[in-house]
Formats: sequence, C-alpha cells, structure tokens
Amino acid sequence: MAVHLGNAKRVGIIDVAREAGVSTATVSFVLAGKEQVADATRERVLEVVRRLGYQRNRHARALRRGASRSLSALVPDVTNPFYAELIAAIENAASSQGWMLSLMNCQLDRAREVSYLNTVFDEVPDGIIYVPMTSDAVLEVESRFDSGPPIVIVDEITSHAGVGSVSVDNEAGARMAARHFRSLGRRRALVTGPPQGLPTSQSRSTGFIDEAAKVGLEVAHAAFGEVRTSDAGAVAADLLLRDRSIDAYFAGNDFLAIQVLFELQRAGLRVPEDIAICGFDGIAWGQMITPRLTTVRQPIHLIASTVIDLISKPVDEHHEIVLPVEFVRGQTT
Amino acid sequence: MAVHLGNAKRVGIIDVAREAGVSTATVSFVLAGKEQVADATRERVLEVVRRLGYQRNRHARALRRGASRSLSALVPDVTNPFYAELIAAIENAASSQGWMLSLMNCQLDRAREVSYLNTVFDEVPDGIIYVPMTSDAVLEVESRFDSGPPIVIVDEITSHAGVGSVSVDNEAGARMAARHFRSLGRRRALVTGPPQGLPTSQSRSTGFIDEAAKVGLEVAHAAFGEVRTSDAGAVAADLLLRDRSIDAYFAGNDFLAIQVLFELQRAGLRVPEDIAICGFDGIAWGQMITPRLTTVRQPIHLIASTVIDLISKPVDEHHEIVLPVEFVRGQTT
DNA sequence: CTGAAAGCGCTTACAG
DNA sequence: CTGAAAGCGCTTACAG
Repeated sequence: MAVHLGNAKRVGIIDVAREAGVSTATVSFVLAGKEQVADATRERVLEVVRRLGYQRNRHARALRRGASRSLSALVPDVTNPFYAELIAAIENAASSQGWMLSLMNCQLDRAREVSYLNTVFDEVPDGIIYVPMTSDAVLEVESRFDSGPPIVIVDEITSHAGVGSVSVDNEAGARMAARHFRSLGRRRALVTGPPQGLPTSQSRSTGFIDEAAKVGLEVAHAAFGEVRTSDAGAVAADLLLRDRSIDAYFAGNDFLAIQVLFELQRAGLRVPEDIAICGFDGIAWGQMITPRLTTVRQPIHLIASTVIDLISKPVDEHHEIVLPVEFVRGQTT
Repeated sequence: MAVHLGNAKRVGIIDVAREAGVSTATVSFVLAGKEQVADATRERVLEVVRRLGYQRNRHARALRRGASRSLSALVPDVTNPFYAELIAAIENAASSQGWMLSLMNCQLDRAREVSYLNTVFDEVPDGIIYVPMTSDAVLEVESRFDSGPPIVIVDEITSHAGVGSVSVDNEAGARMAARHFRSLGRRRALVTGPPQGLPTSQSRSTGFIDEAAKVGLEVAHAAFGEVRTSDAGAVAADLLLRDRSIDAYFAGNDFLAIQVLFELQRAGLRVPEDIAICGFDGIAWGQMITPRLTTVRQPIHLIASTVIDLISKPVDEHHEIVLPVEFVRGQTT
C-alpha cells in the first residue's frame, strides 16, 4: 500500500494535546466548539491544531459517537443525466443538513448493484438512499433492511416496513403523453421501457398503453429488458424506421428519447413531422438541444428534499410518497 | 437522528462470537478467510453470521487496521458528462483493485470545493483523487498534502512533491484544432475557456492562440472566469451571433460546444456552413447528437487506469504524467 | 487450532 | 475550567 514520504505518521489528538500542554479532552472540547473552555486555552489549542495541521480521524469519531454524519447513495448510472441531476440535488439537500454524501455507482451492472447493496451496510451510514436498478436486487437484501440505518428508496414503491420511498406518479405522466399524442391526431405509437428493466418502466408503459386504448391510439410495444443503454437508442430507432406506420414515440426516459431523436434525424426522418417524440424525466439536456424535447418532468429538487426529509425522520414515520409530474411541451411533438 | 424500529441494536462481532460459542478472534479469522480455522468451527461461525445478518463495522475496522480500502474523489460537477464518464471509469479501475470510491461533488461552487478539500482528510481514505475546479483551492490546502494519503491530481499539473498528476496534452490538442480550422479555409476563430476558470482552460486557449498565429488564423478570445456553466453557452453563442465575421469556434470543452451548437441552430445559423465548431473531451454525447461533434478526445479509460496505478504506488514514485489526445473529425467542421 | 488482551483515535460522563 | 479513564467494534500479535 502507498507509503508516505518521511513524515510518515499522521498527527493525532494526543500530539496536539501534548504540544498545547492540555489533555485530549480539552482538545476535543475546543474542536467541538464547547463553551466551557477558557479563552486562553482555546486559542492555544487552535494555534497548535493549525500549526500541526491536525485533522480528526473520521473513523475514530464515528466509532465513538455511533453516527458518522454521512449518507450513502446507490444509483444505477451517473452517466445518465437524470441520475446525475438527482445526485447533485440530493447532495445539496444533504449538505444543508450537515451530511456528507458517499456515492456508489452501479454502472447498470446487476452484480455490482448486489455487491454494493451488501457492502453499504459496512459503511455504517446515518442513512441509505437507494435508487434501484432492478427489482431483484431489492428482494435479495430486503432482510438486511430490518436493522440498521433508515433507508429511502427512490423511484420504486416498496411495502417493506420501515423503508421509506419517494417516487413520482409515473402512470399519470404516461397518460398525459398518450392524450397529447392523440390530441395531435397521431394514430399509432411505439412505447419502450427503459433499458435493464428499471422498475419505473412498468407503470410508465402500463399507463401509456391503458390510456392509449381509452383515447383510441394504437400501440406497438417493445421492452428492452436486457439491452444496455448504449444500444437501446439504436434498437428503438430501428423499430421506428422499419414500421413507418408509427407516427408517435413515447420513450421510457429522456436519455433514450434524445438518442432516438438523433438516430432518426440521421436516418432522414423529420421530427415531429414524420414522428412525434415524448420523453420522461425533464433533464436539462432536453431543453438544451434543438429541437427541444417534449417530456414529462419529474420534480427533481422536490424529490431530493423529500428524500432527505424522510431520512431525517424516525423510521416509523417513513411513508410511501408519490410526487406529481408535469407535462412539458417542446418541439418534438 | 433517525431511530430504528424495535430491533435497535446493530449486531456486533461479540454477538456472533457468543452465539457461535467462540472468541471474537476466531470470528474475525473466519471473516478474513484465514486458513488456520477448523472447518467445523468455520461452518458454525458462517452460519451464525448469516443468521444474525452480521456486517463488520467499517469504522472499527479502518481504525484498527489503519487503512480503509476506500478512495475519495473530488470532482467539479457530476452533471458535466465528461466528469460523469471519468468517474465511472475511475470507479471501474478502483473496484478492480478492491477499492470503494467515495465521491464529493463540488457543483462548480468554490466554497464547497474548499470545504470538501478540508474534510476529505478526515475520511482517512487510502488515496485521494482530486480533479481541481480552481487553482486557488489547490494552493489553500497544499500544506495538507505533506502528510496523509497519496494524492493524484487529474487535469492539472502540480509541482508539489509527493503529489502525482495525470493530465492530457491540452496544448497539442488545441493546436490540432487550430490547424484543422485553417486547413478548412476558416479565417477568424473564437476561443473560449471553460467556465469557472478551470485550470486546463489556460493551456487549451494558449495553445490554440499560438498555433493560430503560426498558421495565419485570426483569433477573438473570450474567457468566462466567473460564468456558471448554464449561462456560458448562451454567452458564447451571443458573441458569435454578434460578430458574424467569425467562422470557427473552439470551445473549451464538449459540454460547452454542444450547448453553443444548439443555441446557434436555434438562432438560424448553419453548422458547419456558417460556423465550424470544435470541442474538447470526446464525451459520448458528442457522437450521439446530430451533427456529430468534431472534437479532441481525451483517453478517459487510460486516464482512469493511470490514476489508479499512481495511487497504488509509493508516493515517492509519483510523477506528472501527460497522456496524448486524439483529434476526431465529426460533422460540425 | 483457539482465546485473552491490547490498542487503533477519538468523545464523554464523571471527578475535582 | 480541566483531566483521568472508559469504551466504541474491530484485528492481531502472543500464548497456549
């Protein structure tokens, strides 16, 4: 393991105490900002702390206090802008409460997800934020949920006692998309689930299909249970190019919608003239590109603050919270 | 703080030892996979571990062993796809060596960067991977670098002893862009630095300006020292729209290049006919959009594996490593 | 092959 | 206002 230069040893609280001529208790009090220390003593200690460059050892601290002031988050893929934005929002909310956020990125890899799910408890975090990639993984570790820190699951509803969940009304959002396509006079739509069988995909496609039937929109359905994100766009575009009777496309998420949009453009199709596209998530990229993406927007910041609220509460006050979505008309429909 | 249900207490190694009728030493040996334990004993211990759902406390472990098997990474902004891809690559390389990656996201906020830089040492990580947002922040904590875990700085060269650095040949890449524009017959170019004065911006614009002078390409220069990413695209686009004599644009990075590309399209300009655009980074998005982005590609996976290599080495073997870049012609030039 | 015991670096009652 | 001492949950020489 990496050895350090000459100055091998890290300076500890004992070094500070000795140098300042006080006990470690006093150093600790000063660092904790307790009032009960004489000003002169405080000054002296702080000076030594600064001079020696002393930093408290987080592990010793956490061990002794039984709380680490840190949260661990498990996400499917930081490379997907929706998760990146969600992480940024959650980190914001967490740090305003004095929590560090430690991140575990599953990279759309099931094995990695399970492994992280197993090791996250070792971290002894004050709370766990879990954005599931697959439903299977949740089941595998559900028993672990009984003891340990509060857990909040994002984007999937769980009935496990003591586990909170924050998700959005996926079904309602999907219905909005179906009605929108119909109001535009579109006749036949394709709906695809997000890759890797993300749990939310189910209610999105179900909601869309159901509403489509009600309003008289024909639906072709394709699920990408096992397709990796990088291929999903090409596969969906291929389906659309092959069946030109389809004039509307409801993607499982914005990332996918955007990939398909450009694939179609490259193949010479016009959006929205030849085919209308609607995404889901409301990522910033959707409004950055030309044409701007029509989508169903999730309230990312509200999700983040709700997650942190829930984490801070006693576990028996955990609930399943479902937040509303908003339809955003862009230029792709 | 969040209290848990009835089963308050976390099961510890003592609980396991008692239940299995052995000492904690034996439990520890079994968990560490040491051979010196009788098969029957091992079985019994493992059964109890499973039944009780025991998980080792990482803090106690790290404290005792003096190593945490974890790395901490500080990055400017996970929302920028380049950093997202870099993180994913680094995490991959790290986990293949058995390291956890803990992430601190500065969110393009200087205050947050400094604060993270101060607390990262508390984590007692086995190594620190630091992608600086500003040069100032580095200076503020340089003294801390003398003791503590190995540090690898990404994307900026540092001369601090014992600190390794991995970056790419930004200047050479910028020169490629200038020559490319010239070979296309472009006459007047705009070059902008990445927002927030990212350290790399300096050599990119310097290299571009210098080479442009050599090959006879006129240059208008604009730096975005204080502009947040979300505005930078609009500001740059505005400059380009105002001065129509400019027929080439070298953005400091792909993220910015893409934003400007679409801004220009919305304003009715044609790319590359009216204006050619070249980015820097080689993010996946650049090849996903239409038109595909011309760019200078950084070898992300090589950067990641080099970083991990360096972290694993004794500090006195740390070096400044500069990796090559590759010019990628897309459809925006 | 197994156990008793020290000690990692802190914080926090408890005395004084 | 300050210090001596216990203890958080592990791992690891050291004995046996």
